[in-house]
Amino acid sequence: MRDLLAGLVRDALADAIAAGDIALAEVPEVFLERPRDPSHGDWATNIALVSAKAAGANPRALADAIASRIAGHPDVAAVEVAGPGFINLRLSDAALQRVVEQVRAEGTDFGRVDPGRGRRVQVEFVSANPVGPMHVGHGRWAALGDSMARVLAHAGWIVQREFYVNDAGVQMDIFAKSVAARYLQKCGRDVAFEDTWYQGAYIAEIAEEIFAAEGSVWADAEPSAREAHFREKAYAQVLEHLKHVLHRMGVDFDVWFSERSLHAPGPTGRSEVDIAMDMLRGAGHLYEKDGATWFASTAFPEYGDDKDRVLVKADGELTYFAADIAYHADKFARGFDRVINIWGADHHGYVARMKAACAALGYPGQLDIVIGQMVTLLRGGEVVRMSKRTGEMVTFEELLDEVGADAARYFFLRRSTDQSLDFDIGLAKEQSSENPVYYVQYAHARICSILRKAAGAPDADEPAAAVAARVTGGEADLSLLSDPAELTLIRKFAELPEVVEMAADQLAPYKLTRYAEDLAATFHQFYTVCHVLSDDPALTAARLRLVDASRITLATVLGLLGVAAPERM
RNA sequence: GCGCCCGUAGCUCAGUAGGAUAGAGCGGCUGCCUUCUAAGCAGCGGGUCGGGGGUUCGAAUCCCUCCGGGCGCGCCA
Repeated sequence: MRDLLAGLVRDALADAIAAGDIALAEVPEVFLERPRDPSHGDWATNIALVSAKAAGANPRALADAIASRIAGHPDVAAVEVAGPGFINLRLSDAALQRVVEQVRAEGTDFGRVDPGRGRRVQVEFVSANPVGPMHVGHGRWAALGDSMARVLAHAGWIVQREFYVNDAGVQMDIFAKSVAARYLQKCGRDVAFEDTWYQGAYIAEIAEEIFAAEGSVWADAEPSAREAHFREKAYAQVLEHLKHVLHRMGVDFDVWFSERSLHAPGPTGRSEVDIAMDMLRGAGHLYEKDGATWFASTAFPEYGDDKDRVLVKADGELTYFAADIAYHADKFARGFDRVINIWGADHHGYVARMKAACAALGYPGQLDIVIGQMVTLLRGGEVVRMSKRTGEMVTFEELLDEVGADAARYFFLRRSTDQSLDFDIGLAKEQSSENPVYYVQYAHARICSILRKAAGAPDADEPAAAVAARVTGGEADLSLLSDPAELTLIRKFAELPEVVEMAADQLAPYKLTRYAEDLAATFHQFYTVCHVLSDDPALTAARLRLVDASRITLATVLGLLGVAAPERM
C-alpha cells in the first residue's frame, strides 16, 4: 500500500517536472511516513519540503503541483497540502476493502515481505553453559532469538537457529569435579567440596541419579577416569534438560554446535582452531609477544576494540576467544550471508573483538551482535535476588512452571532489547485486563467464538479456520464495510507488512507485541460498535469476512511471537 | 578512569532514518452487559521529554557538556 502511494507521488512529481511546473533536474526519492495524527490522513510525505531549496520554489507551491496530479485517483480519497508543505494522503474505502480479501487470500503468509531476498542467516542464541540450569536471562534470549528467527523468515530470509554448546574447557572440568564429589559423598566418602565448585542442589541430584543407576562402582575408580565418566554423564543429562525446558517455551534449535568439535583434529590432523589461526596468521593478523600469541584487534579501529587479544597463552593453552574465532569461521564457511549473535549485556565487552575477528577472517560487517539487557524478577513489587554462586536463584524453568510459556514469552518479548527488563511474576500470572497477553489472546478467542456462533455450532471443537471457511463461503459485498470502526480495523491489518519489515530490519520483535496489542484493541473497539451477526445477511456476510481477516492477522502476529492463539478462553 | 545501555505522565514503557498539538498500558475517578465472550468498550484527569549549551525552517530524536542508574573493562570461561 505504501509502495503504491509512493509510486503515485513519484509519478505526479515526474509529470510536474516534465510539464515545467517544478524546476528539478531529476525526480528525488519519495519517502512516505505515517502521520502521528490520524486526521492528517493515512500517509504523508515531506517531499515538497525536502525539494524546495533545490527547486527554488516555496514548499507549498511544490506540494500543490504534486497534489493536484494525484487527486482523483480511485485509491485515494483525499490529498491535501498542510502545514509548511506536507502532502497528506488518505486511502479510499475501496482500496481498504481490497485488503480484507488480500488477508484472507494470503492467510498466514499475510505480512510477508522480502528484504531478505532468500539469503541465509544464522541466529545463535541462548548458548548457555551445559553445567546447570538456565537463569531467567536465558529465557529472554530464548524468546528473543526464536521470535527474531520467525520474523526474519517472514521477511524473506532463510533462517537457521543454533545453540553453541560449551562442552569443552575449564567450566566442564569444574562441573565434573563437583558432581563427582557429591557422588563420593553419597557413597559415604569424606571429600572436600571446594568453594569454587558448583554449589547448586541440582549437582547433588545429578550425582544421586548416577548413584541410583550405577551404584558405588566409581567410588574407588581412578580419579581422572571417574571425572571423565561423570563429565559425560552429567553433561548429557544437563543438555537434555536444557533442550526440554527450551522446547516447553516453543524454542527448538536446528543445530547444537559442539565446542569440542573445534578442537578435534580433522582429516589433515589440524583442528578447526588450528586452521582458523593459520588463516589469521597467514593474513598477518597475529603476532607473538611475551610468549603468547595475540590477535591484532586494534588493527580494525572501525570496531573499536581498545587492545589486542591473546589467543594462545604463554602456557600454551588456548583462550576462549580462540575457540570463538574458529567457531565463527565455521559459521561463515557453512555459507551464511549473515550471522546474528544474541548476547547478554554482561558480554558486551566482547562485541568489538568478535567483529574485528570476523573482519580479519574475511567477513567484514556480516556479523550482527544483539545485546540484550538484563532481566530483573519482581514478586509483589520486591526484587527477587539471584545468586549463581550460592546456587539460590529462580531458574528459567521455575519461571516457566509458574507463569506458563505464553506469558513468559510475551513478557520477555515486550520490551526493547536495549531496555533492562522488569519481569513482574504476579502480573504475568494474572488473568485480567492488566495482563497484555490475555488481552491479545482474548481478542482471538472472541473472534473464534463469533465464527462458531455464525456456523450455528458454538460448542463445536472444529478448528476456527475450518469454521471460517464455511461461514464465509459465497459472495459478499465488501463495500458495505464503511463504518469508521471497520475501516480503522482494516487500516490496522495493512500495517502488518510494515511492522514485520521494521522488526526484521531492527532485529526488534518487541515491535510486534505493540502491534499485537494495537490490533487487539482495534478489534475490541470494532466488536463493541459493530454487531457482526445481524438480520441483514449482506452486512453479516461482509463483516464475517472482516472478522476472519482479523483472526488471520492476529494469529499471524501471535505466531511470529511464538505465543498461542487460543480459540476459546 | 574508559566503553556500552538507560533517564519521556504517579508506575511500566513506545515514539518508526529530525517533522505537524509528545503517545499507550496500568493505577485513580465516571459511565456501559435481556443482543456475537465485560479477560471487553467509552470518557475524565495527568508532562520544564534528567539539567545546560549548540546545529536548522523545525530537536524527545543529531553534536558537546554535566548529573543520575545498570552492565562491562583478564594470558577468566
